[in-house]
Amino acid sequence: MLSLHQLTCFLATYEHRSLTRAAEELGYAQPSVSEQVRGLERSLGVQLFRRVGRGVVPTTAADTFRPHAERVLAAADDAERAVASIRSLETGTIRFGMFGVARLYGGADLVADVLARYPGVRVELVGRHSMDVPENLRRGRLEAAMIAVAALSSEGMSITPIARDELVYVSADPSKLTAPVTAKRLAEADLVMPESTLRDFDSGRIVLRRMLHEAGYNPSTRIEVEDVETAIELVGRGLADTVTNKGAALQLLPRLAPNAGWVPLRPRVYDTMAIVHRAGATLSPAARLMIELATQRIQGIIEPL
Amino acid sequence: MLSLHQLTCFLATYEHRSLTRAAEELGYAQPSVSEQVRGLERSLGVQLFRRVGRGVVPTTAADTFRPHAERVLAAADDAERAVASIRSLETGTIRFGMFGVARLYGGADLVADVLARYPGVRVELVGRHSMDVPENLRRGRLEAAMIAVAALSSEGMSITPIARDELVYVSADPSKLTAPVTAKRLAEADLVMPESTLRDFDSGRIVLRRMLHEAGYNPSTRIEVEDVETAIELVGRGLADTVTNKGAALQLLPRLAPNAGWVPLRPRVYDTMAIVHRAGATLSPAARLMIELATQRIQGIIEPL
DNA sequence: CCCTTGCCATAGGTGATCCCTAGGGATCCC
DNA sequence: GGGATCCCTAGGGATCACCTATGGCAAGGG
Repeated sequence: MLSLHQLTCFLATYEHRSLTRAAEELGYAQPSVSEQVRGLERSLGVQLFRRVGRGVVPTTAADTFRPHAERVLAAADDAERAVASIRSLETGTIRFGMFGVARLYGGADLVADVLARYPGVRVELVGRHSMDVPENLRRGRLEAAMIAVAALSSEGMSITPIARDELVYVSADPSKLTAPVTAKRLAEADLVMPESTLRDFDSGRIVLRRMLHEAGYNPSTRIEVEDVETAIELVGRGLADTVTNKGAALQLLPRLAPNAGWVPLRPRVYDTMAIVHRAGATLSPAARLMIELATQRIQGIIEPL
Repeated sequence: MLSLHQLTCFLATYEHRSLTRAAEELGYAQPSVSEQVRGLERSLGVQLFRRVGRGVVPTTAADTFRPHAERVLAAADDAERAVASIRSLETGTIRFGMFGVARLYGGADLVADVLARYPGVRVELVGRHSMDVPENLRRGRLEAAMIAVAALSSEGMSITPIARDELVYVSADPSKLTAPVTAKRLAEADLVMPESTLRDFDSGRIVLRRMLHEAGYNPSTRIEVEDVETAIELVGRGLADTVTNKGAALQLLPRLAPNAGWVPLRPRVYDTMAIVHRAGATLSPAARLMIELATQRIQGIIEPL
């Protein structure tokens, strides 16, 4: 079996026309280099040097082999350098999950933050257009993600809360926005709610359901839609009201439902934004970077914990 | 230290998304592949796979690393193939020494012979335009050579005679060609002789001197020139006579001295053509090929031994 | 011509590495 | 929950890489 070490020894020997000087250059004893070269000759089935009195003389086989050997070592060097530049975040791809409302907080600005600090990297925000962040997390295809969680524990997952996001009542009807909304009024309202694919993780509805239950009501939604934006748009058209994260409301209302407004719930209800990754995993520098930047952004928008 | 073995294991694992299947493909036990991959990760300082329950998942670092790893292995493969094709004489350079008059017998035709049998090889006939074949042989820069030798033993050299070449007297004066030339007449003649740089090996003059000494004469040459061709040309112009190998005379006279002819010496004197290489060396296939073909050619021209 | 010097090969020993088998823990599917 | 799958760890044997010490051979200088 060919080895890079053999090639290194071969090239040093070829250049110096001497095993002794090659060994000096490489920092080995002379017999070690001799052994490597002999092993290479054996595995190639060709004599590379004629041992002649003082010094060694490359054969034509060695002449032919040398450029190939150099190419192999150059390629190996390249490979190592490529990885080194990943390690120092000079290049490579950073993939990070942002699911549910979290994705509203980590848009183009977050990507821009990363690119500003590390111009060479590619960034993928998984979850922006795909619904399977938790699945990817669980299966290990994604290293870490930021999501809104209801329960602060989930099997095999390490969940680090970083901010809380109040849930608010959103309506296009100003008369409904005069006072905080109680559980009673909430239960009576016509609501449009986004349906999140993964119940275990997305928390808005779980938290809300708990609040209603505690007050003796059952949640009833009139409309189910895929994502928050659609819900907000429907509110803007006056077709229903909704409950959503305050951060999302602040961000989406001006754009999607300028005529709508919001009031807090009574009692106040909070959603928790958290960093989630597999328990026990040590995170890569890339993941740590994304977590740090995403956390900064989120905590700038909503209430830090 | 990076190793090709690690890269092989990495790629198999990457493709199968499984250490077990990679091990199967490579014919190892699973822990062995696992160890190689772990070693690679350690030496690169980067995690390449996330171990997640069943199976392993490549990280983005692995995605980046993979094409580089493939290039390294491809280059290594190339290198091995290049050598294999040398070994089977499909390609590579064959370098062979032909010194003194021997070079007259191994010209374009010999090269053509080799190229016909092995279209991919390069051929170098050292000595055609350089005078240091014996030096190169002694220093090991040349593996083998065909030369005309006087003594059949030389320190550290293995000398295999393959043919004998009669020395003949060459003149443009027909009156001198009526009978074999004796030592007496030789000693009286105006001779032009090629001066070979290496006396130990080139034999024509040594043999000749011995013949004269035995008859009680001293050799005296009127003109010394560098090579045989020049000597023959001078004979053609009638400026002197010469003594040279019969093979050389047959080959050169029609071209360089059409008006000249030759007669044998009396007693007859022979030069010996031989294959020379370092004693105790095992010859490469390329060298053996050259020896075989050169021998065939020579024995077709002059008298085999 | 011998003697020194330079260089490669061999010998023998030590620690690391390669690769195995056996068994434990996690996950997935039924 | 139980079986199957797949990874990891542990531990042991063979091999390999590297060392120092030494011998042989060629080159070069008194």
